[in-house]
Amino acid sequence: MAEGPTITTIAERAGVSIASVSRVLNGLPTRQETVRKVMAAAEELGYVRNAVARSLKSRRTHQVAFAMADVGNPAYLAMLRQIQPVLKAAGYRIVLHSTDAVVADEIDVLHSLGERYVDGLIMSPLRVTGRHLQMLATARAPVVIIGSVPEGTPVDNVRADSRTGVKLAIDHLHALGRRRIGMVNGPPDTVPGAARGAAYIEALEACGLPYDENLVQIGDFYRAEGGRAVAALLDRVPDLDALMCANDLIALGALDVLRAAGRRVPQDVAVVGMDDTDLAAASWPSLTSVSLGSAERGKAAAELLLDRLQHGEREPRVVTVPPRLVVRASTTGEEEGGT
Amino acid sequence: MAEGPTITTIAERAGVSIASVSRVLNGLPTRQETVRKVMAAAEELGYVRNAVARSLKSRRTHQVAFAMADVGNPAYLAMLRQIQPVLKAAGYRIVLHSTDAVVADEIDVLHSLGERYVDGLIMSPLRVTGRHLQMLATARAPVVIIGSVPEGTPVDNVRADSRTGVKLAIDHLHALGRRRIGMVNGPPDTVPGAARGAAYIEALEACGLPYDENLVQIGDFYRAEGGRAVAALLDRVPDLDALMCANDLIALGALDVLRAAGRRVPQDVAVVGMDDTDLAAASWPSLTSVSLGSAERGKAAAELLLDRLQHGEREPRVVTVPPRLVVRASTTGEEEGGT
DNA sequence: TTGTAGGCGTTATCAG
DNA sequence: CTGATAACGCCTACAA
Repeated sequence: MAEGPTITTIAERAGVSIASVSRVLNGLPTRQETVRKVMAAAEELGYVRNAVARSLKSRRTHQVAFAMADVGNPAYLAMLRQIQPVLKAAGYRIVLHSTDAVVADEIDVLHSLGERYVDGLIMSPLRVTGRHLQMLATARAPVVIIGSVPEGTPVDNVRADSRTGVKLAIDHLHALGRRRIGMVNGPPDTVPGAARGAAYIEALEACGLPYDENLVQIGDFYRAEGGRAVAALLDRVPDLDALMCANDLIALGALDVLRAAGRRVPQDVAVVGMDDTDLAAASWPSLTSVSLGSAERGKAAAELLLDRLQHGEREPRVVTVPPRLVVRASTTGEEEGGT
Repeated sequence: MAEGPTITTIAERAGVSIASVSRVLNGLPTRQETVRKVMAAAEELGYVRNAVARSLKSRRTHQVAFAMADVGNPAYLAMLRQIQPVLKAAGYRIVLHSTDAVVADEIDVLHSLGERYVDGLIMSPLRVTGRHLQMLATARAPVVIIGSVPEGTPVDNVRADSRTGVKLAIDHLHALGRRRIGMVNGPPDTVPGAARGAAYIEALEACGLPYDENLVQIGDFYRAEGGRAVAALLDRVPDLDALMCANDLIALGALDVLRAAGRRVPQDVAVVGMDDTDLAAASWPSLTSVSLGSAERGKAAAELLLDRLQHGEREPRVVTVPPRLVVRASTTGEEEGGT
């Protein structure tokens, strides 16, 4: 933990000016002799360049922030897993923010861009409020939003297509002969909550199934809350034969509660989750789940941000990642073996 | 994305000196009138203080790095989940590094402390090599290691007690009447690999069970590798009746392979994992697992680092977190219902 | 090719 | 109480 050497220290040691040291360190044309002396001094002193000073001068931090709603949700992790290598390869560090989907915290993160400790931000908000849009419009660094923002918002935008995703799931359940399909959703004031709720109604109608509002239960995007919501739903509609869950955590809660209630999955009640997280493959029974392409969305977001960082101003872009239904035992009863 | 205002901008606008602006912004005693003018100007301009310049001056970045081996392993996530709020509450941001347990990458991270972009580091290396120790001895910022380092290494150290943990598991299996207990371990040149391998032998002897090296199979700490290792082990020792797996991912791989091989869990083969991750509770059958206190270790690490950052030099500390056996269906056959 | 000097935005010292 | 002014460590004209 010794005092770190600076270019001044090196300059003294090598008997040259700090300008020469800087030049050598940055590979600018310099006399061989000088290069040798500087390198030798730097080596002996164990010099490492100071990133902070460099940032102040260059106005670039080589850091990018990623703001996730919930560190406990594997869907965000899947994004992070893809974001990480893309940014790292381009020489960026990742600063992690966990907002717990609290709007004030998200606004804080947006506001803190003004502190200029990062060159850009990838954010995945659950709600997009007026304040969000206002902050986004005046953000002091490029932002990529994973989730949907209104047209005209001056940020790059990576979207999932949960509408089609829900339709894939409902069609699948319908094809399996299910007719009383319940929906366990997260808060309707969240972007995914609203989209998935609307998509459910739409998909039912497309199948020719009647929409019964008793079949819809609002909870939250966590396992315990999901379980509670399912319990309430079962209570009200004992004869339902399938559950569309707005994410995998809710679906796990559903499995908990159904098991406790003695309902067999999928014989009595088929269950579908969303996000196709690692948990879906590990659960019992394994969970049919709609992949919304978390990994792909993370990768796309990182690439959009990099492009923006490297090429500066341009029109905002929108990338939409298509969903995919991953069928497992919770709807078909067939556990896959092997790896 | 307008040019950001600086204290100079504010000073001009308010008609005072930059020194006064700085004072007001830092809450130092100032005349009311001046305060008012400065605040008004700052408000109008949407001023946000520049973190980089502030860091250069104060030699504090208010950032802490967390270097995890594997973003895909929920055990590290559990740590992160605890580290995050502790550091955030103290005003620190988290910079995330994923090293994939590659020694060179970990050394890089240690080396990069010299760049002074963080005030400290929490690292959880799988291996601790000579180079690690060498870098730790000369690290340019406080480091907390999650994992075991030799006595005398000048860093704070949070340890799991996998020796006791393995013993808990073996005792449990022995008490259930299992006598041919296999071990699926990660690489023996890793700290946990070595510790758990030795603990297995020790625990067997403590139970009065003979040690048979055929019962030990080396793989790696991932699901697919774990599965392959189990397959090899089953091939060689068809009559084993229990598996001690060195982490939960390996155990999941074991479940995959056992299912494919038509062995019932736990009737034919009981399975125990380690780390007690979310996956253990979600898997089928749910997984008995030894909790090594990932969450507690993360919390302890964050607190040690904070203490060090706030109080400066002091003797290195060692915190050891006790293990806990979490019994589930993969050894007893009884699925818990409910949440 | 090399050195001197100014500035990136803040904080802090020291006279007024 | 306030205003110059000097750092913090680095980069980069500009001049020698």
